[in-house]
Amino acid sequence: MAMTSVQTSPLARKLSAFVTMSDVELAALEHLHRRRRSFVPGRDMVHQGQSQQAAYILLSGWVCSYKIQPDGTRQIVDFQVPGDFLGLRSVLLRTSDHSFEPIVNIEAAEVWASDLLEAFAQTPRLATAILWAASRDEAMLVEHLVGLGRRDAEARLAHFLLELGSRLTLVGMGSKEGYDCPLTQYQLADGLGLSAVHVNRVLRQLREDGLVTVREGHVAFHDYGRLVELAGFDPAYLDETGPLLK
Amino acid sequence: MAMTSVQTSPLARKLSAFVTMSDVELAALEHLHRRRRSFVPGRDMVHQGQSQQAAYILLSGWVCSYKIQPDGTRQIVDFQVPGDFLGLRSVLLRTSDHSFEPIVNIEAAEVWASDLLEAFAQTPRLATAILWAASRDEAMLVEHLVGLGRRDAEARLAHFLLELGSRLTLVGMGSKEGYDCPLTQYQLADGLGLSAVHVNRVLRQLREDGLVTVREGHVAFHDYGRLVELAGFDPAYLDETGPLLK
DNA sequence: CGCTCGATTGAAAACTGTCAAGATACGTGG
DNA sequence: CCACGTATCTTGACAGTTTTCAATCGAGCG
Repeated sequence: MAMTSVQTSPLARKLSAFVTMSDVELAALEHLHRRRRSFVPGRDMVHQGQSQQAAYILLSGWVCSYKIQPDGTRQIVDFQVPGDFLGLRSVLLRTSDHSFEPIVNIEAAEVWASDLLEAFAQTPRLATAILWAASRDEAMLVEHLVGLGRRDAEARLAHFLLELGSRLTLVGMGSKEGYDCPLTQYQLADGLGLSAVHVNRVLRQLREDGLVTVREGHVAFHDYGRLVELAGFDPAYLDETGPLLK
Repeated sequence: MAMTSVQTSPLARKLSAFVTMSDVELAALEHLHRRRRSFVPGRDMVHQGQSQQAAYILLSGWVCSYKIQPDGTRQIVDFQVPGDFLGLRSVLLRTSDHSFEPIVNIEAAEVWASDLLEAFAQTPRLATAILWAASRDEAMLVEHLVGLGRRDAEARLAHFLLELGSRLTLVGMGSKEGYDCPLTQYQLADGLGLSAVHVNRVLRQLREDGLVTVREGHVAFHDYGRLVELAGFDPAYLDETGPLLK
């Protein structure tokens, strides 16, 4: 995945889908990408409770953020895909309450608090765009919470697969046909508040109903409309119009 | 940490517990309280999807924020108690994805985007303090999500009652003995992702185990320590040290 | 008084988790 | 090249949790 011109970072692509970005703002955004880092699965990028020095912009690969409970069970709070920020809030406010773990090999841009403050001072519209993206992330968090509280396993899984599809489509990595997805059923289970065994059963159900197939790292939608209906998927929370940039 | 000159609002009290607030900052904060409003239960303050013109600082009474699903079920995302902000993000970013409904008669201060921007410009430390409080709110949201995903009904209810107690204690409305709480079992159910019937059963269980009694608008802790253990309640996410105020 | 709302309880049904056992794929060491 | 171990996926049977349905009870209110 070569990064040749200014417009190609996933984050730039995502932000451009919602707010108009001038060349100056795009250049400032690319400048934030200057410190490249690699991480491998199996070791946390940021550990729970550890106060964080840097945020990251995910360029390629998948990450999950999670919390471990006293009894050892794990709840994945969110998955990050290319174009997503990691630890944005914590780097600005010096708080951290969960861990980040790479799911596959990842490439990321390290961003320091001083980088952000500088970029925000020089290009306020970029600041607004990034904060707006953070607000959208929180809307997804709320939707995730609603799913855990009020959707049964089938609708929850369907909703999750649809939302992930929308997010990936925004950065050119998915469509209404499907997308590549490296998540194991154990990781799905930890994200959806289910057991891995039940995730497997529900996936089979969805497949046998001709709705969606999840297999060998690929999600294939077979009947997008019917899946949307089953999930009660209303993408309004993803489609918010951008902030008023004065 | 006593406040002498300036009238103390619940929000001032809460912020003062975490960051040092000068008289100037306290005065600016109180100035944000100048537009008093009242609301009554039964009608939303802000309706789902409606773009919002104002935020509110809750002065007295309880509010819940919730989302209604296509199938009609409701998930309460959070409860607000005195000293909490309502719609802070939406007023700054013109987005809104859920509804706010008063649970009892409430008093609130209406805050316009221009008020906030003005206050932030004049007293940056106040801005940081408020944004830090918002970050703490999001940590609670995450903890709520973890509870829905990975705690059974008993631990979930116990955790909820404990967290609420901590929040109320911060504004002088609760202690380790208990607190007044106007929530019905139906509202608890919608917040905890349970049925009202099951909430009732679990409350009985907790009461018969000598842990906590919830009755007639009052929560009484009988064995705080054992309840903490049952809930797996680790208040670290509430006790974050304040932001570094440079 | 009749009405609604909230709390309460019982019984049955539905959903989801746990346990156990295979199956498949992959990488590593022999 | 094969044997083996590990990780993931898969399935069945059973247990446990939670929901749903139904009914009762008490308090507040027009």
